[in-house]
Amino acid sequence: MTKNSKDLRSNCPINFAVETFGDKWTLLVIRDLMFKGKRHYSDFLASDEKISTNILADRLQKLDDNGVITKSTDPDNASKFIYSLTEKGQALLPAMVEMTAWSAEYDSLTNTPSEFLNSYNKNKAALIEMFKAQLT
Amino acid sequence: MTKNSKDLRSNCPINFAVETFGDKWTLLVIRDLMFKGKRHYSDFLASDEKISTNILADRLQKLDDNGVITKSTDPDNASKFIYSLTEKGQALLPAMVEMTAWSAEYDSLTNTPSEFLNSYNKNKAALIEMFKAQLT
DNA sequence: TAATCCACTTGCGTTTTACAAGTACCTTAA
DNA sequence: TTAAGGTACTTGTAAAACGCAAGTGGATTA
Repeated sequence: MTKNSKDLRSNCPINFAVETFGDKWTLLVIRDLMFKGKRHYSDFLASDEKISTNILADRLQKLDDNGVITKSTDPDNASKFIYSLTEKGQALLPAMVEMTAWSAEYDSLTNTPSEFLNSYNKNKAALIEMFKAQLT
Repeated sequence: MTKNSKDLRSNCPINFAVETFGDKWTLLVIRDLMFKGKRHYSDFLASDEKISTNILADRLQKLDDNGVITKSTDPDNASKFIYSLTEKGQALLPAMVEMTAWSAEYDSLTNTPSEFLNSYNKNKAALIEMFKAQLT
């Protein structure tokens, strides 16, 4: 049961986005999948922001429920699961790129690579295509 | 004291974005300022999602603290305040447009105007410029 | 076959949120 | 001039979400 079938506070698209990833942790999980190649539960736990294990379990479940990620068993190790972005999750890439560019501009301490900003300013569409290619 | 000077969980740009607007309400206030022309406290209270007055007061204060909005007295009515997006707040427009496009694609109930999607698919940069022109 | 790894689950104290009510300042009408 | 109403909050309180630590159960490795 995905969110668009019930319980949304409104039918505004920004509200749909907020209800999907409007909290302190969900976008960080998506970031890890999208830009850092993380795939396993323990990888997400190890990120700099130190997410709690119960919160991580909850967010992975909700992202799965909402069709943003999928969970499958790791063929190399039956006791591990692999989390991946669905097409719906991958489609958040342009929004993630824009958020990154915004933060890079307004947070002086951000660690955004300079190549990112160069590429963003020179050819935004090409930058997005480059990241997209890495996801598939 | 803006957020980039203290207390951030990491220096990741996505984390900076999350710490600025990663909750259930902040993006809705930004949306109201950016796309709905809302300017007064009571306008935000009246939005479909029914924000609580204490939460609204808190979010407006935090957005002001973080330099995303400014608060000024209404020249037409000394008992009213006008809230506006700063340049930093206006710079969230591309990210907001991408989130809107994402929701419009993946939430079948979203009420995104069809002209938005047409324009987004035809010429994204022109769409953003159009909204930008409305903000100034 | 015991120890370790992995992905959680559970308990519990703290923080945040939602809802209702109240307050202080300003404006408008009598 | 004074009372009524508008505006932007603040306060109180119960419920929900969160953060941290510890525990669990199945699969893997030594």
